[in-house]
Amino acid sequence: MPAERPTIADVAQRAGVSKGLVSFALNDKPGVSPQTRDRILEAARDLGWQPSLRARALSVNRAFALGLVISRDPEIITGDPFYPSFIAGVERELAPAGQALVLSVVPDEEAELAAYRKLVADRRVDGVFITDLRHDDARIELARELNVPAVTLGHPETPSPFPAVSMDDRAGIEAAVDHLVGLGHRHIAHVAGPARMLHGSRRRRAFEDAMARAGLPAGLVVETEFRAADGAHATRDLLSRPDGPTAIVFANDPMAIAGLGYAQRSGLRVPDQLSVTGFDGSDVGEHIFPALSTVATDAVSWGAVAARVLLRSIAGEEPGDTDLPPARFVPRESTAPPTDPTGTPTRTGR
Amino acid sequence: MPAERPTIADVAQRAGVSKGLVSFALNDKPGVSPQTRDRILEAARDLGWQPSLRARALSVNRAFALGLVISRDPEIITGDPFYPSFIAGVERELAPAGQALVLSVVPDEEAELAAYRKLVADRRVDGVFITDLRHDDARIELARELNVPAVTLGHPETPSPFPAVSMDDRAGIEAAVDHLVGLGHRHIAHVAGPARMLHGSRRRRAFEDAMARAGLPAGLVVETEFRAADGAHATRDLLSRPDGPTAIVFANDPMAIAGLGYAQRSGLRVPDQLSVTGFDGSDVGEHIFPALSTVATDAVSWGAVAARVLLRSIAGEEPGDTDLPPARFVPRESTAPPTDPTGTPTRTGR
DNA sequence: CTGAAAGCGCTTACAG
DNA sequence: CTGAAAGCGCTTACAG
Repeated sequence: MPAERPTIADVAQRAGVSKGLVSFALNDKPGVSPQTRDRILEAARDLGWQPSLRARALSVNRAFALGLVISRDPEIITGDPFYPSFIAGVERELAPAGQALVLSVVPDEEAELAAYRKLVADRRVDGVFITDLRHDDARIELARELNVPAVTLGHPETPSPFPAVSMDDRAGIEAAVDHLVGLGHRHIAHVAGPARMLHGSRRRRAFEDAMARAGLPAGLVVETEFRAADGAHATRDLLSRPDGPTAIVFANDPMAIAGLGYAQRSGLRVPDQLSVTGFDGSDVGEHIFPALSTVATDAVSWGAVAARVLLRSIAGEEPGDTDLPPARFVPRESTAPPTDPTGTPTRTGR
Repeated sequence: MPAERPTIADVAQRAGVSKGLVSFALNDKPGVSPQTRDRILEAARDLGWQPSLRARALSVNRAFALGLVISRDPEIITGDPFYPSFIAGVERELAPAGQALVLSVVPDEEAELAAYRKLVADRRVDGVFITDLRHDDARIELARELNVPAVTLGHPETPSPFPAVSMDDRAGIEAAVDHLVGLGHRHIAHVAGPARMLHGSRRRRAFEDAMARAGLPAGLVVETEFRAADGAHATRDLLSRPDGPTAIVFANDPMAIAGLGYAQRSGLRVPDQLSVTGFDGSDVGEHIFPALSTVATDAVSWGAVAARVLLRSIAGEEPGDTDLPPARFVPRESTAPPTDPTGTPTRTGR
């Protein structure tokens, strides 16, 4: 247990004023003459006084902290580059503002709701981030009911009283499809995230739309849970079909990397015999061979902006929605024209 | 701002007792008759009373939270599988104990010390994790000076008053080397982490010791900053030497994956012409081709045990040091006998 | 410009 | 077994 620390009373005594005045001086409130103000600040410095956030929190009914609850299969959290970057962005805003981040990691959606409840019941946070939006997301209603400020990453489907900070991921998927079509691919598959997740289904729809615009059928879609292993399995399934694809657009990088690995293991040359694209722009995708063509999202900015918006809405402003620059397609080495220029896959070694 | 909530006074009034008694009943303290206890609990339930953690924190001088500060180059945090798993393990202990995790992510060591100071000055946490130990780690002294309970991951070099939770990583490195030697490799290199980091230099020493035991020279060592890109660069440097290796032991998975990618990009066949091992057992390493042979660490358990130890030392116990089961080498596909059985590298395509 | 006092919502000796 | 009161360390009307 940390040693005795001076309190506001000690400072007041040393400066020869009341506790109230110390508080006013500290918080730059009007009504303190410059001289007394200096005297108070000096006394505080001499004593090494650190105002107690605890006492302050009780008085002003604020936690000075924001809550993030991450609901992820422990298996998937490891490979996913999004949260570490997102959190780095959040912290970049919070630290200078004297706010802290309280993080809750839970295994499933049930525990997730409980975690939000607990966080606000304990008044551990003044606001919460709502990430990985789902269809009919119960967290919107819950946050409203708990009367806690929130910010959503992306627009929920259901009406939401909370500001949304969005990053268009459709454009990136469309660019990936266009790129592949431009290379001559006609059999392009999509390995999607779970349909219950908004970004899972939205990326899928973006894929389908882009295919339709190119006049191509978009029937080759496999739905997954976003796990790396799912990427390998989906690739196996797709490649075993008679109408197998010459290119696969994956909904995230870990699956794309695993799919690419599966293809190589089966004896296919990537990108010559199979082109592959990912989503998220993970660092490791840049370094595998062939380097993964992907859709880069700026998760750091997303975190920073979301934090700023949440802070503002806690402060009573009504920030409104924010649209971040859309995710961009980054072609690297894992995409190339199909071997057979007609677009028919040429497979060997299987 | 959340709505009006009942306080202990409301519960006391409804139950017809004093506030003090409500507190006693709530905290299972002796001196409350079963009947009144039930009456109080019922009143609390009727009112939907949630005791204010804030008020409680001020009274008992506790934060009911633990602090983790992660100091990582934003560039590296993304690919590293350790922290997400570690945090998942920590949360597994904290949630049932009613504790929260406050997370601070900082870019460098200077900001790191400031983050610890701030966390305890604000009394945001009752104890802190000290991860990624360095030589002469200033955090040990700082934590002692701040008088805050702490737990270190691994044993610091300098005398430390804090319990250590360690996982032997030497055995895994040694097993990797032994495996490679058994396959017939004689030119084995090591791509190490930064020497200032304890696990960086310890893994390096483990490598050197294992090589010495095998009667092999251990001169091929490149020091890096643990970034994926470093793995590629180190591999390039190593492969360009006249005495280039037939196998490389990397100090983490992201570097190993990047090194593997670099080798492939240069036209080398892995594992035939170059064997590669990683460290950390990341999910993605399992799915690339060839699947990465690696040293698996159980970061989840590490987090859980460290949290438990920290909680105990906050409670005034003196937990003592804990040794977790050592990291195990997991052979997969990225290691094989060298092409030329004499152990001399046979390189083509460069 | 400044002081004295009440209040935030708990816990915890101290009395009975 | 129970009550009344002080205390944790701040903030904030309310008076002067």
